[in-house]
Amino acid sequence: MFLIFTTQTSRTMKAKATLKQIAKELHVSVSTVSKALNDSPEISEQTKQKVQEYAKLKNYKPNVIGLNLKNRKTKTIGVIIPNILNSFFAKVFTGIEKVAEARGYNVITCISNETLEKEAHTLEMLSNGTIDGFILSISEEAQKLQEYSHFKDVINEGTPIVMFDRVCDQVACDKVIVDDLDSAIDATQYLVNLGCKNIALFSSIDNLSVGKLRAEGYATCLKNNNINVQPALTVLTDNEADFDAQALDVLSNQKVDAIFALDEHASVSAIKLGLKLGFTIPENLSVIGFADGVWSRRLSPSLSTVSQHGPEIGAAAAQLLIDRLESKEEHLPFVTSVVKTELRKRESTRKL
Amino acid sequence: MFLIFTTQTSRTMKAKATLKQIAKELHVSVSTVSKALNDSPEISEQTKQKVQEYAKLKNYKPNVIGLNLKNRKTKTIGVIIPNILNSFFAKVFTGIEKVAEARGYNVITCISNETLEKEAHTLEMLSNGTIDGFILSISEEAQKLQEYSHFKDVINEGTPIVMFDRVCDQVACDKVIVDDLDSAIDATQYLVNLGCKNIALFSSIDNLSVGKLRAEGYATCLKNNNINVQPALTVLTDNEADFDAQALDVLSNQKVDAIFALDEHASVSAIKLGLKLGFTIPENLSVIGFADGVWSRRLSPSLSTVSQHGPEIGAAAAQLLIDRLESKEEHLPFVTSVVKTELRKRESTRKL
DNA sequence: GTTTATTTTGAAATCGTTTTCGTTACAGAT
DNA sequence: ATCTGTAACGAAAACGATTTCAAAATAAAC
Repeated sequence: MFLIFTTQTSRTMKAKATLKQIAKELHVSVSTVSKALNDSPEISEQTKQKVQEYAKLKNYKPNVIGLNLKNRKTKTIGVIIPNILNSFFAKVFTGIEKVAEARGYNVITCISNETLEKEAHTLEMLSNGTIDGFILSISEEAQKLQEYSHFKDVINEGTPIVMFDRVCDQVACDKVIVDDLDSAIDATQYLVNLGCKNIALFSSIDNLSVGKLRAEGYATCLKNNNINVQPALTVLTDNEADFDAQALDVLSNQKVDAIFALDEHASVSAIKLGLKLGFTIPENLSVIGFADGVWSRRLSPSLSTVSQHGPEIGAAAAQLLIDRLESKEEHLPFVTSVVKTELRKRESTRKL
Repeated sequence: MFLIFTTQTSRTMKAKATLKQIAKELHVSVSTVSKALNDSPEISEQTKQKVQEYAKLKNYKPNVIGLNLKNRKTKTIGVIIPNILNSFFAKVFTGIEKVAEARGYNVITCISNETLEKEAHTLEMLSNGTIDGFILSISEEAQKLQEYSHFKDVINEGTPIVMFDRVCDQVACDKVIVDDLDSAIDATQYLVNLGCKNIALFSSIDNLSVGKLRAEGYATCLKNNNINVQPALTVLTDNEADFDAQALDVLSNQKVDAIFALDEHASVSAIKLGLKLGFTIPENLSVIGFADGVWSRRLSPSLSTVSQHGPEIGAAAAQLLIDRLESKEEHLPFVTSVVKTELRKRESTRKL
């Protein structure tokens, strides 16, 4: 699959400077060096200068592991993401990384691949001093099995967790969520206001908490408007293959004038199938989808979306975690932060 | 922007078990506990059992920081990515993460945001014991300024680096690249073989090493076929705004029967502009683009791409780095690994 | 019952840092 | 010359683990 060719060799390995070495060279004690470098007042200006200059010369950088051991913390956050190829999670990640960087924290990232095993394994591997706390979104498998004990264990050991997007009531911790229910209600209402009478519901994530909430919002809105929920117009699956078949069926055989899609795949399929089956968008078919990422703009017609502000979610989660980590207060109450969504009107919906 | 409401409180903070604590409880020495837990033969079966059971009861997990300090390594890789929202990098990351996980390494991820400052800062922050080695792709700014000394410094301190995709000759280290030149030649040749005579070149990444290589491949191929490179058909910019204007100009005013696009943005624009200007794809306009990510399949028509095998690149980089980290050999020669691309023929090109 | 092997256990060093608490030296006061 | 106070520095403990080597306990041999 790939060929390898070698080039020049090397490896200098200049022994890294430590307090001990500097101390020996300068004929002072380790403590003096440490204090001098930390600008302690109990060291004379003379020796401070001498030590600091020598340290700079030798490019001394305090070994973080020694520090970590002493401080019993690492200024590192563990992030567990179900799938980094999902642009929503990638966006959230940028928010986490930005805040972490700004507040002097590193980010260890793991991908759970939507599996419970990898998720639990990661929690286990990192909750032994490697990281100070977690930010995560629950894997599909854990949500399906309703298996949350691994989270509780970690929290009981004293490692705080902040959950985002896919959260669960069973675990007491800080959370950052989108108001999925209200967002779905608002989006559906927008379609109703456009005059749509037969609004289809497309979901390929009916296994996820967020998927269920969005579907609930759809139903609630229709009820608010005295419209009956037509089962024949709803596609609720937990995988893309089933979804494609059912969606094709609904669009071919039912009278539909709008589609509310609950995830990326459903959104794209809605537009592609709609066009293929001869609908003109948005004139006789309006589409709104939950989506993130540049491609909703790149679709033709571009997709009107419920945008979830991924970076803000990540930033809020990181702030929440770091605030807790740095708080003196042991028993800080748990907080659930709600980040508002925004309805981005593009070409797949008519103007009101 | 978001509202916060509080819920129940908690924090148990069960003191974490250490060797010392276990030793005291069991009236043995710390060394005995350590050996017992590591199944050393110099400990009697009796005490082993006793210690191991008690450790399990107390849910003892060895503190990694203590271990790190002793071993002078962390089994952690630092990854610096210019932009995680770029799906190519996201794919590479999955490859890195997978191999790292399999070989027992953690991954600290930072986003350089294409800036030299963040890149250098990250190298500086992590090369003090936090990580054992780096995997990175050079930021746009560093490539533009040809500023590579921060890499050399880190390597001289003894921290190995593996570069991928955007590499530079000036730094001696392991590298994983795509054969950009050959891939571009092959892709262009495919268009020539289709009978295309006026092949446009679209690039919005002419500031990057990989962009230049691809453009070179285009020119080389045309020369091989005794076709003149027409400057009027080439759009070479380093930003998307300039690109859009020039691309529109070329497609409006020149005779074009094919487009070879060197990056995601150029690829999408090629198709959108082509359709808008009345071309039919692929009948009288063929498009091939360097691209990754699901959306090339989702475009209509779907885009024929030069696919770069992101996960394989990441996996190769991680293998290279970990092999070096775990090698006894100090002066391992540097390796450049080339991952082959693949021409994925979809709807934007005619059949041969 | 003493010596010699053999099995078990423990004390101490080590990794790199910070920090507390002494110790030394020297100034000024008496 | 003695005392006191302060400035400057150093020894040692601590963080949590592993590991070497010595010591203790037990078993075997004579």
